[in-house]
Amino acid sequence: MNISEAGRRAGLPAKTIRFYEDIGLIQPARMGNGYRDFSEEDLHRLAFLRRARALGFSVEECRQLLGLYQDRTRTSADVKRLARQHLQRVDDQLAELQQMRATLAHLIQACSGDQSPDCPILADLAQSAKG
Amino acid sequence: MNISEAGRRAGLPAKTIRFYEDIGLIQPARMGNGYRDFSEEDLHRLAFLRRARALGFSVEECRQLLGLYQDRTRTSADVKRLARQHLQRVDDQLAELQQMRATLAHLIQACSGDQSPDCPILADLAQSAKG
DNA sequence: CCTTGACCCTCCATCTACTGGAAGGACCAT
DNA sequence: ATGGTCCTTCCAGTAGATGGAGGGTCAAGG
Repeated sequence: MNISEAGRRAGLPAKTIRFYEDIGLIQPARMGNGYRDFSEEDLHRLAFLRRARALGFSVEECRQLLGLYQDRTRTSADVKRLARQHLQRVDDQLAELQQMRATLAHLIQACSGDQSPDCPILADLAQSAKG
Repeated sequence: MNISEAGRRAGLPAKTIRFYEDIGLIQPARMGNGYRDFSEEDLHRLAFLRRARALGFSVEECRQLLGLYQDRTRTSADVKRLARQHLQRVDDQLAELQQMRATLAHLIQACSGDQSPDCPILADLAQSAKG
């Protein structure tokens, strides 16, 4: 199977698949003419990668997850630990974004948004320069 | 004032301040020996930048915000529009992260985390490869 | 006068996870 | 033979810094 078909079936752009090969996440075979030749196994890994990335795992975590997936001696504890670490990071990001959102929403609400130059948003940004 | 003092007062690393100069966000004067010489105005801008960045505005948006701040003919509507755009992006990111979080938490909760190799997290990641 | 240490400078490389594009080969239909 | 659509590799660029090499500057101490 060539790269565009593999991309279509795995839900990934061809560019991304080549990149994943570059960094060693997959090793598709090659046809006589040098074209990549994707097996069902390759497709499986690609779809696994797509889904793990969609859950926000980093590429290195995806590499570990693929390793665990392939490793018959893994324990679910190993996987759970990785997932918990990631969840913690997601929660940290959420907390930061929510804090940003609250401040932004507050400032926007306070801003009249009219033709006057007076703006509490700019005032707030500048204020910290003084405080 | 030299760069480390400016950094201390503005709450930014010296590296970041040099970077901001590189991309034209500030133009500190130079002393005879080539050292940067920061004015109160420079400090003001740096602190403004730090705070705008902390609210998640991109560097280009920060450039626009600084421009508006300096522009006496601005309207608060201009600023509010920028802030609203940014809030929308923050909300989009929040929605995505919350979706990730829900899925992750669900999978983690379903995983026994023991010595067995059976793991619903890996199963879920692999499943999409089949579905 | 010399050295030591703490600054400062510029320039280049690195990070994440791709994405875009150039230059050229392969293949199929007309 | 020619056009169009695939494929290949390699290089550059994105955002926003951050780390480090290699070297200049300056004040204090001996």
